[in-house]
Amino acid sequence: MDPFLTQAKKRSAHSMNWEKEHHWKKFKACKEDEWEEEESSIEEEFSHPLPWQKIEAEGLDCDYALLFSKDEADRLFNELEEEVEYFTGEKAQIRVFGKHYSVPRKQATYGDPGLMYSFSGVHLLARPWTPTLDYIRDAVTKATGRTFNFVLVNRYKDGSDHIGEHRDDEKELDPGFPIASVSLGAARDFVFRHREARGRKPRRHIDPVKLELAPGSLLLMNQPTNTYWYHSLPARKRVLTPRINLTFRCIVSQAQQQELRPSQ
DNA sequence: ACAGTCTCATTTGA
DNA sequence: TTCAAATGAGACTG
Repeated sequence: MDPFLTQAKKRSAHSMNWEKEHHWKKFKACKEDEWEEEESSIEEEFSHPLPWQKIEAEGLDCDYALLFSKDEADRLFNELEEEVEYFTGEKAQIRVFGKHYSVPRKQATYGDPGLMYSFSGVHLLARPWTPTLDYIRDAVTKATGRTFNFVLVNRYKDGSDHIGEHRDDEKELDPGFPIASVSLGAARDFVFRHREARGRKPRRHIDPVKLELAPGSLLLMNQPTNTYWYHSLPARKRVLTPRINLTFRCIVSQAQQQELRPSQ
């Protein structure tokens, strides 16, 4: 019998195991003694400030909180399963190192009319907001004070679906905005790696930052996180159920990009 | 031994 | 000019 599983919370048990196994410093998304209190306060309303947890490292600045109760996260997940239409065919393909691949997940984009988001040779036009996506966007606005105009939906059908290391450093992203990541469905591990700690001969040794993204959680990636840190959602074969991730962004038009560009 | 995980190489075109 | 939202190979590990 795994001694960790006798703990009250399986989730924190998993955290401790993982840290022990890999000898890596791992951020604990929820401290055991704070967990019960958080869950019950979230249950009511987010009219009062959320219990944010700061995640910090050199050049990394994130905030993590539980935005939705377990029940509401469940409800929202089911609604999105009905509402969201994912891309198929060539819109579900990207180009990496000159080769085409189908993405190992499903993707959709929603937002204000006309907004477009591009990466790795794929160009995705925003569909109009659905009721549930608009509701979640509203909850994110109340929690952050920012109104996002676009969301990228990633659906991971099970632990074999994943996303590789990358940065969200596209030109069209407003640098003044954080990226707000909402998780629903299965909990999944999430990993940050510093750009100077990658490759054959890393210039520096910087520990990765790992966390588990719980259903109903909100992760804010603030500047300059996406300049220095790559992130990924690695495959986890033991995960058998789907996860939906919503990354809210602020996209600026071509004209606005001109304005933001340092003039000479 | 084996299955899951991790790290590195890839080398074209945006 | 830089460097990659992908996979696959080889190493590690419990």
